[in-house]
Amino acid sequence: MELTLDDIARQAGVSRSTVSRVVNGHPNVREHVRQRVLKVIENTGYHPNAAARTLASQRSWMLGLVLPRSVSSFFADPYFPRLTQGIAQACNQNNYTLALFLVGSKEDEEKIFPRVSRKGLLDGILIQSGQTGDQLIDRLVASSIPLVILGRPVQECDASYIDVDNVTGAYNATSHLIRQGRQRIATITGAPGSTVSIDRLEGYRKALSERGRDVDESLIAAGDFTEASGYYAMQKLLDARPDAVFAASDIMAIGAMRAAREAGLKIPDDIAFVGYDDLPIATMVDIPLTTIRQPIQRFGVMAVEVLMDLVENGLTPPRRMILDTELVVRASCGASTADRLG
Amino acid sequence: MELTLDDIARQAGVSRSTVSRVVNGHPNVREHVRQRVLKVIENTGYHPNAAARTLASQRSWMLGLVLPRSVSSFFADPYFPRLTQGIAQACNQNNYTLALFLVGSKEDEEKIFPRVSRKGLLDGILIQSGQTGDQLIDRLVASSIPLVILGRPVQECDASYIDVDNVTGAYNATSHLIRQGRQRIATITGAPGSTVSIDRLEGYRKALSERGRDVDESLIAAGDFTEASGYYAMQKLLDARPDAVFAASDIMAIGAMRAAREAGLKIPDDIAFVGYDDLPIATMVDIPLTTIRQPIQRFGVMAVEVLMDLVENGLTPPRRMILDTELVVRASCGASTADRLG
DNA sequence: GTGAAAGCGCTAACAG
DNA sequence: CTGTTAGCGCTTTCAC
Repeated sequence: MELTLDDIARQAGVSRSTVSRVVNGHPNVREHVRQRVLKVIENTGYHPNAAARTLASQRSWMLGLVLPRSVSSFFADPYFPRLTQGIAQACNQNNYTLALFLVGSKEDEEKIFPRVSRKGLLDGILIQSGQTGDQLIDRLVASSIPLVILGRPVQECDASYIDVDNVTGAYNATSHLIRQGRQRIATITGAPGSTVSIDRLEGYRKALSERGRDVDESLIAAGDFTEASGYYAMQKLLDARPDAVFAASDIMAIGAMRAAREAGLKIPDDIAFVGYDDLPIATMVDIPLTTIRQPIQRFGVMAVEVLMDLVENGLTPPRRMILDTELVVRASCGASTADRLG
Repeated sequence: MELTLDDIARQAGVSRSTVSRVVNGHPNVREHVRQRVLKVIENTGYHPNAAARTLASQRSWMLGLVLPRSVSSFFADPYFPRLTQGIAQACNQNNYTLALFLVGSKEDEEKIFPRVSRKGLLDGILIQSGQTGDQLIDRLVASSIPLVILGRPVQECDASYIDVDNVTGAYNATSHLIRQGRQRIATITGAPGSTVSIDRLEGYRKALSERGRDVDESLIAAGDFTEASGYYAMQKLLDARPDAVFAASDIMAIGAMRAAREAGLKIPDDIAFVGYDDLPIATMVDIPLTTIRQPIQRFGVMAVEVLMDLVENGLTPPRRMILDTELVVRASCGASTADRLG
């Protein structure tokens, strides 16, 4: 059978408590006793039982990452894998284990809720902000488990969240196109109902308005963050004859460029493009993509840190954190890098 | 504080055992008693404590997915996100929770090992087969926890694993190019040292040999499954003047096509391409990619099922499972779909 | 410093 | 069918 604390205690000739102290790095153990115990532990390859430890200490050292149904097309956009990676890394660093919950359907949601809200499994939860109508997030907020929402939640609430400054990012992207002298700047939005989309559209509108330009609604097309949606949105926009497009994600920008190319347009001469994310793929396409860089991995790391703070120091006040973005100029918008300062 | 079994028992006027039976769906509870208990549970929103349950039953209902260092460039290739998704889905379906371990560095490996091998956390482990030199996998095989290796392990061992038939897949890809009348068929391999790469290269060689063709070593270039590596490998291959390329992954094929295009080659007239994976991106590029479809999601699902079998029925004999692939003909190899039958 | 003892909340024989 | 009784393996007072 498996080794227990008692086995180690017996072999080291001390009590169970002492072994526990050694294992958990408590002070108040004489050095030579500590050494003796450590030796036995090493020789035997003992590892404390996780469940027993969790039960006794009421801490599981496990965090949950929940990705709701609405983002479950999900791994279509490399954004989420990268985010997941950042989170996983941060968990590791801090000795937490990461549990991954991909909600694929309504039934999944029902199955997952008790699991994540159940005591004794998770110390805290990271949940991706979704679209209007995502129940899960509200239910989780209602239960009093430490929770950090990834992205501004749709429902205004007093939960903690972390976000990037999407309005400013989109504002900068659009302003850049204006500075390039583009006259008919279109935009392809993300999935309607998500705060990311809403905020990026707002930034787009704001940039135009501030320069005294009317916003032409025929230059706004809805996508859903997939490549295909960018492609189709672009096809629709073609009638409105845009000379520039701000797409709310790199992947959509790439789809849109594909459609533009097929329509015989030259990039960036006939039409310029700016994306959002700065994923690796942005540099790998034929015409490298100008884009808004957001610190995806860092976002994950910060999220974990905020959550750890919540776990360790209580839920109030809710924490808020907004990260900045950065305009990265490449060939797709027809600007040389020097223009970036302009 | 949190509700316990005793609270429910008291409120329902029964013993703790009865509540436990109801919660776990055991028979031997009179129907009206069951109803009464269920009502109390619903009213109170009671959820059993996971740690306590695990401790008492020696089952955590949690599986671990370990992705070793060597595949940790990892989320660069959409293969892994899709695999993860399949696994997560299957876990959900079967009421398991999935813990994700991304090993980013040697230190990560040290931190992760005790966590995954510790009793009471995981019922079983899925671990991606890596390259020669991955210690983790050997250490895990040595510990006696239920384990399924994803992909044929580098070290021959008596562990259970699941794989796709890479030799046959690559053989079919190459044979197809031969049938198209291509004379100088090159290949871009995956990361050397991984069994996937080895097997796909073997399939390539086998197809050529069987047709009595010599294998020209200057037509073999090494990649590492990234887009960039496909691009550079293609640049090196250019000197050898290939008229076809079999790339060991779609992503590398896309990188290779980019390099070919930049070199002024026409696809598929001057040079044909076949990839491997059939990721969504294969259809989204300008010239849709002929490729070997492997059932990635299904692979994940099967892996979970094999692991569950191991968890429930013991480790011996080791389970083995090999999945088939399918040639998908698109424009990049210059064949019409009809040729597929040829 | 160290050990004894009392749980953490649940499952699973075993009686009845 | 239902309740009683032992634990599961660890943490954590509280004495000594």
